[in-house]
Amino acid sequence: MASSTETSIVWLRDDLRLDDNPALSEAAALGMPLTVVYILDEDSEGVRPLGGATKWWLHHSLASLAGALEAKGSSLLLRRGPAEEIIRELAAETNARHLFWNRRYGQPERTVDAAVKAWATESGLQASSYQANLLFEPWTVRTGAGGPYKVFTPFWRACLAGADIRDPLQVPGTLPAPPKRTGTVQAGDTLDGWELLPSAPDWSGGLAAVWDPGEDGARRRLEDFLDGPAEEYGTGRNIPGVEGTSRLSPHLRFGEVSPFRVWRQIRRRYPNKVPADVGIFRSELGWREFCWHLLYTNPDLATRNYRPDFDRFEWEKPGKDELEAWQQGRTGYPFVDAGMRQLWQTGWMHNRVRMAAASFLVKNLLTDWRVGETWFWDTLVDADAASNPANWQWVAGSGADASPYYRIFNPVTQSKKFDAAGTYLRHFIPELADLDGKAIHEPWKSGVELAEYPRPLVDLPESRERALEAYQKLRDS
DNA sequence: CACGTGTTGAT
DNA sequence: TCAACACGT
Repeated sequence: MASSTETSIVWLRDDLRLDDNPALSEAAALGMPLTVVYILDEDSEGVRPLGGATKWWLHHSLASLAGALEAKGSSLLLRRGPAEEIIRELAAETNARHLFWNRRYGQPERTVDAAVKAWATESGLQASSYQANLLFEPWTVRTGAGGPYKVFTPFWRACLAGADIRDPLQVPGTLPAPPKRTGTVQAGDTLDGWELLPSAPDWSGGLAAVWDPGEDGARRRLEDFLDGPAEEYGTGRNIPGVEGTSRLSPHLRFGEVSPFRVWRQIRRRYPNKVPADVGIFRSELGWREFCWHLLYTNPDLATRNYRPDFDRFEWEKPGKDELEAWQQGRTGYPFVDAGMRQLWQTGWMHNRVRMAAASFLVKNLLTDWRVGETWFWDTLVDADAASNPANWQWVAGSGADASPYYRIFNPVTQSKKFDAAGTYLRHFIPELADLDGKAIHEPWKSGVELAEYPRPLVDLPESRERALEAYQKLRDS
């Protein structure tokens, strides 16, 4: 027998925040006893399981969210399993009449949400969904011909031309308490019981040293960035040895900060004219939107070439040693290796270095981009279902608005150009600490015998030629 | 956002 | 003589 009091449910997913959370605000305004639930769904068809680094992040983000909800008189219920089934059970337990969530844009998730909505409608529950995590929902941005965009610049221009970006909502003052625990209302899981944190070994020390998952950490990052490097973003973002980027990516990935909030904070600071460098940062938000636009129209973006002609591309099967050298940062090219070690240690890699490290795997080692995408999915704290595959395909040349095939990043040139003094290299490759600013980019030329640092895995001009031939062959066929 | 080649123009 | 730039792949 269910409790007779009518209640409502907010189902949180990739929107782990109280600020600018339309589903939560609407539910709070209703005033009914409110269950706030997060479901760890590893069972619904097609939902991509989290990687190791995102599991670590999720644990801490949920802990932070639970604390914030409790401070407002609410709490966070944790459940695990196929989401549709869990919601149905929970609705029955709590005698729920209303169901709220913020929309998702991946195909498997949308299928789940549609099924829940259909069931709710049949069962006399009111299900309401909201736009919260993208400034422009994918189906609202269309070319003149009515199709999806394939190139970023016109996509973003079209977005901004019709820009109607709402103001973010405030954090609700108080939240309704959850329904009283009666015989019908089951307890939730414990966060520790989900075992999202690594143990044996616990490799998360480097992540904890750099990151502060949760809404407070996200807000601080945003303010620090806007107070600090934002106005020099155009140049600063290219220098991996300094903090020139926002580092908001994992916070946006988990919805700890809303893109509407980011947009609003920029407008507040620059009510008249947004400086060019801040505009560049804003266009990076645009790339996030574009990636979701691409995933929405190409649900299998992570497994299939966006450009089908690439299905004929002849990738090399990577040798175990080669692949491990790349993964562990032992290719012999310091710029690539520093990046791969930064990724392993901190769960994040500077974007400039991501491009170089990805290009090295795909072009110099001729490895299928999916191999790299999978590695990043497991190791990045910002691993995003849209951005990760879209950007790997961009590097490989198989994607939308892709890097031209003849653009093969030269890790030595990149290194000399963007880390001239070797600050970044020295930080992540202690073996090279004694080499001077010039020698550090090409340690094999230094004449110093480095017992701890490998010689180059492949010759750059030779592997470059090999890649150009493979790409040329695809063009000709 | 690569690189080779060719052109230009400052020194 | 050579850095800066334009151009094509």
